[in-house]
Amino acid sequence: MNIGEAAERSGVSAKMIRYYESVELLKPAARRGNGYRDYGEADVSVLQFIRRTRDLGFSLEEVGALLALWRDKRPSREVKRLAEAHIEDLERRMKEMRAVVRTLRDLAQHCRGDERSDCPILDDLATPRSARRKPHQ
Amino acid sequence: MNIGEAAERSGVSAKMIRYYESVELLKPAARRGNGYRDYGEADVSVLQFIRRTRDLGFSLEEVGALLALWRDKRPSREVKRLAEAHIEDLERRMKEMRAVVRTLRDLAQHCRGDERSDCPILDDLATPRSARRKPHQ
DNA sequence: CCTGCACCTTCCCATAATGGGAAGGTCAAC
DNA sequence: GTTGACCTTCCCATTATGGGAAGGTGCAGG
Repeated sequence: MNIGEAAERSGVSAKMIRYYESVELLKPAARRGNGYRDYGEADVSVLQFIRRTRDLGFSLEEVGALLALWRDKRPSREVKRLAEAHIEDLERRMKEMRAVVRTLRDLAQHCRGDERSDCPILDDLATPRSARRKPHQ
Repeated sequence: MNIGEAAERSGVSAKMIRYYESVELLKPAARRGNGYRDYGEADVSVLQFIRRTRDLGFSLEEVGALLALWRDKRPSREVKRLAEAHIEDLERRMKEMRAVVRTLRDLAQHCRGDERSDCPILDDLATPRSARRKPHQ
């Protein structure tokens, strides 16, 4: 099948399929007489694999590693370790985001949100509250 | 003061200070006889403002908007709205990440994580469980 | 047979924010 | 006067993706 159909069936854009090939995440596709790339069912599976791991937030480098594990039938320990490392990474980032949300809520709480211009959010941003002493000297 | 000191005092690298100037987030710095940029206390405050808003995850474009609100003494309503929109954005992203974590945990649970190569994670990635019917035909 | 349209090819450019590094000017201390 | 720590500008790389140009291909309808 042509790249367009492979793209539609896998959910990976044709542009990205070519890109993945160029960075050697995929082996060079078979070519037909006219130079068009030619894909089969197995290729669509690989593309779906890539799409799904990308959706789960793995970087292309990590996707490459997972793909290698898949192809080489390596011990499942490695796969599980990668998945768990990724979970930990996500949890660490969520923790940071929660802290940011707390800070923003805190700042927003002290801002009237009306027509007047005095909003402590902005002054706090230039000089964090914790670092300020005797604001009016 | 030179750019190096302004960088150290604000926590924004010299490289980034020049970049912010180049994209017009900052007004062109004053120059001394030798061509060196020259900064004062007010500039350091602005840089700290930028650093802090960046730390809170605002894009440079949003930082520019907040900076304009700060400088122009605009109604605090606008500031509060920006902060709240950002909170909602963070919460939406955290929700997505939580869903991904759930999926990964689910996948990892069915993987023995030992020396053997059969790990359903990888097969699920190529053909999501929900889309699979009668695996062995 | 020609035309149009949809598809394919490669190549270049842009994005967001940051860092690395080269080539060259400046300043201060010794 | 040399050394070393600054500063300047300019170019390049990163990550993953899309946009678009210029040109070839394939098929359907007139």
